[in-house]
Amino acid sequence: MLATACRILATHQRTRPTPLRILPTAEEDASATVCIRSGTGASDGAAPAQEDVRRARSIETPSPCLTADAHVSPWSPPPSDSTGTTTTTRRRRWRLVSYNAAISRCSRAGLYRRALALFHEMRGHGLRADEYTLPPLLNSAALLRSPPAARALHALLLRAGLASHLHVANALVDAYAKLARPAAARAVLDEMPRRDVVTWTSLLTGLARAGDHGAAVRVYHEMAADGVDPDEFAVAAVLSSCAGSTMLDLGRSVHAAAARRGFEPFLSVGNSLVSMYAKTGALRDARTVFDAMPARCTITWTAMIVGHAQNGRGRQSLDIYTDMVRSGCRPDYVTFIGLLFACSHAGLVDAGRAHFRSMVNDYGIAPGPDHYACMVDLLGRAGRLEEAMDMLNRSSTELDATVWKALLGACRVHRNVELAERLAEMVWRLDPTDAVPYVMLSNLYSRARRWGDVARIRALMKSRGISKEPGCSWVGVNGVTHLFHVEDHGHPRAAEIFRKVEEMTERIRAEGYVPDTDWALQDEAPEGREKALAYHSERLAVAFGLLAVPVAAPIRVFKNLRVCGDCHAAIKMVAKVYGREIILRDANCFHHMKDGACSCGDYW
DNA sequence: CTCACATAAG
Repeated sequence: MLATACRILATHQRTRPTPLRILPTAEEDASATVCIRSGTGASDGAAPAQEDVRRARSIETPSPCLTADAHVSPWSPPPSDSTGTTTTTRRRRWRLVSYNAAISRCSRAGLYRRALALFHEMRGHGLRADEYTLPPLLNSAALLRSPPAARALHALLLRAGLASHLHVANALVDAYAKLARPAAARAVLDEMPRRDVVTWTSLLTGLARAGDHGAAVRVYHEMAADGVDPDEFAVAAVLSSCAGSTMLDLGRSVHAAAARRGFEPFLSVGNSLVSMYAKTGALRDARTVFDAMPARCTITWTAMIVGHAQNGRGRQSLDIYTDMVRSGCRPDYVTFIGLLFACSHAGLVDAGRAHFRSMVNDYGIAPGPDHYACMVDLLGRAGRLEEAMDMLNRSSTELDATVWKALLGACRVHRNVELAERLAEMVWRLDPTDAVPYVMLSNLYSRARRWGDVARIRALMKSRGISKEPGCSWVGVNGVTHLFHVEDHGHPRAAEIFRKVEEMTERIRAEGYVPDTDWALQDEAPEGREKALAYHSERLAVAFGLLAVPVAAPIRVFKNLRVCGDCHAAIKMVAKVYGREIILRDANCFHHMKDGACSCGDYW
């Protein structure tokens, strides 16, 4: 504990941040004030917290219970002893509890600045934080996205000797996890004398948030080794990471264990199961779980809508949405992202426009950049670039890079180089380190055979120190993940795999496959380009799948980037020639390939 | 009066 303590204190000493003075925003003050029931005057020094307690409380539970249970509430005057006098220490105790309650209410109501300001005020009255004060404060600091505030509270709790309280330490782990500082969360956890399921779950979600789903899954196993049993929270969290790391087999085993422990009826567990199965391409299992759920919520329905859309079942997504509304469940902001995404992937332009309007008119949801990005994607794919631009021009929402990137994607379909160049400039201005515009531009130039421009973009990327995520594909066999890069000879069975790729190429050529060298990005001679295509990572993974996956089972291949068009055509044909079902999930959606056809309808 | 979960395109 000491090492971390010294470091934190030293940092705090050196930088002397004053983050605890973060004041409530005007809106927070307004929303708090609106809720005050009567025109009681400002609280005096004797009962400083009462007004804030009342505010915070009334925010969450607007009216009647406030007066109804006032006589039993902890902020009523402290009970007097037999002689009718109240000791100073008892009064201080009541004021501390009142402040704690107020801080907790504010934190829960989303008034994070207010919570921190109350703490500041409380200290002004000579009251010290205890083990009840700190967790909601840490939570507020984390949700305000303020690492300095979190570090200051960390320093404070060390000085106050509160670090050994399990709840306080858990809140600290969670705060670092929420702030996407998994290493700091881990350091705190490692120094704790004992950990419970909350500690581990906090770290696990922190890793998941940072995108390290493999590490999250390892933490789940570590928890078991530490002698801590998972509960429904931990199960829901780890299932999400199983989905994130495409570990379907592990997801199934967690499902089985959760069922044995009786966690299946929990809404969050059902929701994460539906999502996990859908995201790993096992739609049938997602449906089975969904049908068996005792209750469903917006998240459940949204997971189903998105899952079907990702698996190329956009029309079914719309049917599910109809059922959702019919069941009385209200769609939210995220539901509409999924719904518009479904329309976009199924090419349902009219339905997409209608749902966009319905979102605003029927549900009063203001469209965000996310919705605009989906609409741009939808209109762009359908060749309505002009309409997409019109829509953006008319919008009053502040648009961000996601929208410009969606438009860039539309340019990819329509090969509109000039517009793409302008958009790339806009994205660069917002985030110079984003590799997406470079890759998009390079692909566009490449398809236009403008090799000079391709080289220029590559040089630009290099000079700016930006690297594109290398493409890779993997396939799971008997619980082991086999990973491949382009022209990768690193696998123990590489020779066999490359022979299989050559066999694949020969057999599909016999069926009429012609390589589409436009997809090759290097400005090489045609033969070289063809060769590079033939050994893309997805083809190596498929070849290995043909060798290692039992004939009756589908071959499930995952790719971190979007599948290349030539590989898409080739693998479709491989599925037909070899009589196999191949499920290829790329960065964008699933491709269920069978009998020479793909669930995406060649539209992705 | 305190801590952990599930849905999101590119």
